[in-house]
Order: sequence, then structure tokens, then C-alpha cells
Amino acid sequence: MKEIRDFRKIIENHNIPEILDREYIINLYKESKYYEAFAFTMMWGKINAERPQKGYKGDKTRTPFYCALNHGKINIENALIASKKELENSNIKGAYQLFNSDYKIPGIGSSYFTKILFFQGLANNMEVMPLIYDKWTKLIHVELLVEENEIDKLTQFYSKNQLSKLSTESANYTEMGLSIKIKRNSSNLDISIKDNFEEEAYADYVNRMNVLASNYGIKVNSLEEYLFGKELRSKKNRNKSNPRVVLLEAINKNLARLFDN
DNA sequence: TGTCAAAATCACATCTAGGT
DNA sequence: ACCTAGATGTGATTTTGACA
Repeated sequence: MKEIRDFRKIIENHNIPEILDREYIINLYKESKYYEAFAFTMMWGKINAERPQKGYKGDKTRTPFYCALNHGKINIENALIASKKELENSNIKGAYQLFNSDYKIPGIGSSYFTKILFFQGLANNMEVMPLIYDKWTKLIHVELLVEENEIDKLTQFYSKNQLSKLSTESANYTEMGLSIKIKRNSSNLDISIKDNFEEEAYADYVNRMNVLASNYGIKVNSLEEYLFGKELRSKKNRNKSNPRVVLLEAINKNLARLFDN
């Protein structure tokens, strides 16, 4: 209860801009307003504040955002301070690992806590820029590993079974004249927890993207933004100039070849 | 055929029960 | 022990369909 009041207080005290843009959030990190930075990062990422976890139908106190805020201001601040410290030592793996162990924030999985790392990287102009690691950027990682012929790493990080399904499963976009097929469920690319390769996979992705961007002489977040592409929700975005579509096509083709579908 | 409203579908991530 | 499918709510978009 007290924890939620802390959140209410910052909402009341902030002149929240109509559009919550990156600059606004980066400044919160620069000013070391960790709790505010966290809350606005989550809102920027459109964290679910309405939908309770499985088994808690109708209970709004079991939504990811509520669970996270309920963890308390101090704990959240400590988590962000700890991850910043790891990043300052260029320890991407360590920063990632924190949020899965000692500084776990309930309701906040890798898709969301990597958003924190991303902003911390931007705010402090880190040497190696951390990136957001979610469903789509994991697909970018998969494709990079395939293209760079790192098949051992690919199957070490990601489940072989799930990879093979990427080119065969359910929904397809044949109406675009494409043969893209991809499973709709977001769990399709959950990283194998076996042997704790999760943070290693993340560090590998971040590193590859940083190297790639540096080779092209562009900023890594620009590269990510480009590769991430436009959402596919809207039909008008489903065309061959959308990088997501290109990505899916490439993955389909490459994984079908690799796994003999 | 055009219009508008109603109904259906989809995108998203986290967590956990249950299967192998 | 490892892995996977499914539940869960909302708002945006798309499809359906009623009617002139």
C-alpha cells in the first residue's frame, strides 16, 4: 500500500508530457531519479497494468505493474543502482543476471528489465550499449547467428525444437504474397534456461549488434530501431519494405534449411 | 455499392501448471 | 530437470453484416 502511494506521489508531482519520449526518460536517468526512471520506463514500454497473472482473474493487484511497484521504492532503486554499476564495468552479463536473481523485481521479465539497461546505456553513454531483448530482437539475434554461421551457439542459446517450429508453425502471411510463418505465442523464443545461458545469450546479442553497428559506422540503437521495423499489427505495414517482414522471411528460409523442414 | 456499427481478431510479456 | 502451452485484459485494427 505504501509502495503504491510512492508511485501516486510521483505521478502527482510530475508534469507528465503528452508524449512520453526517450529524451524525457533519459533525463530521469541522468538526474539519478531511479524510481521515477523505472516507473516511466515501464509506462513507455506499455507494461500491462490491467491484466492479472494466470489464476488471478479480476485481481488488479496481480498485474505486472502493480506487482513491480509493490516491490517498493527502495528495492527498485537498489536494483537500478546495482545494474548501473555493472554496466559501468562493461559487465553486460552481470547487469542482466541481477534482475533474474538478487534484484529480481516481480512482474518484470527480460523484455522489460532490458529496457532499463537500454536507457542506462544511453544516459551514461556507455562503451558497449545494452539493447532491449524481447521477442523481436531475439529473432534478430537468431538471424545474426545463422548468418554468421554460429550454429553451435544458436542451438546452445535457443531451443532446437522451438527454432525448428519457427519455419513451420501456424499463422502465415500468405495474403502478402509471402510465405512467412511464425508462431503467434510470444513464448516461441523463450531462451533455454538449461545451464543458465540466458545472460550469455543476451551479452552475445548486444556484442554482435555493437560490432555490426560499429562496422557500419552507425549508432547501435539506430541499427536496432531499423531492424526492429514497423509492427505487423496494421495490415498496411505488412509489406516487403518492413524490416520485420524481411527478417521473418530470412529466418524462415534459413531455419528451414538448417532444420530440414 | 456505400456507410456505419457491431463483432471478431490481434499484439503484447509474464508466470506457472503440467508434460516429457 | 528441462521445456512448453496457455491464461490473462485492453485498445487498435480489421472484418462482417445490416440496410438503404
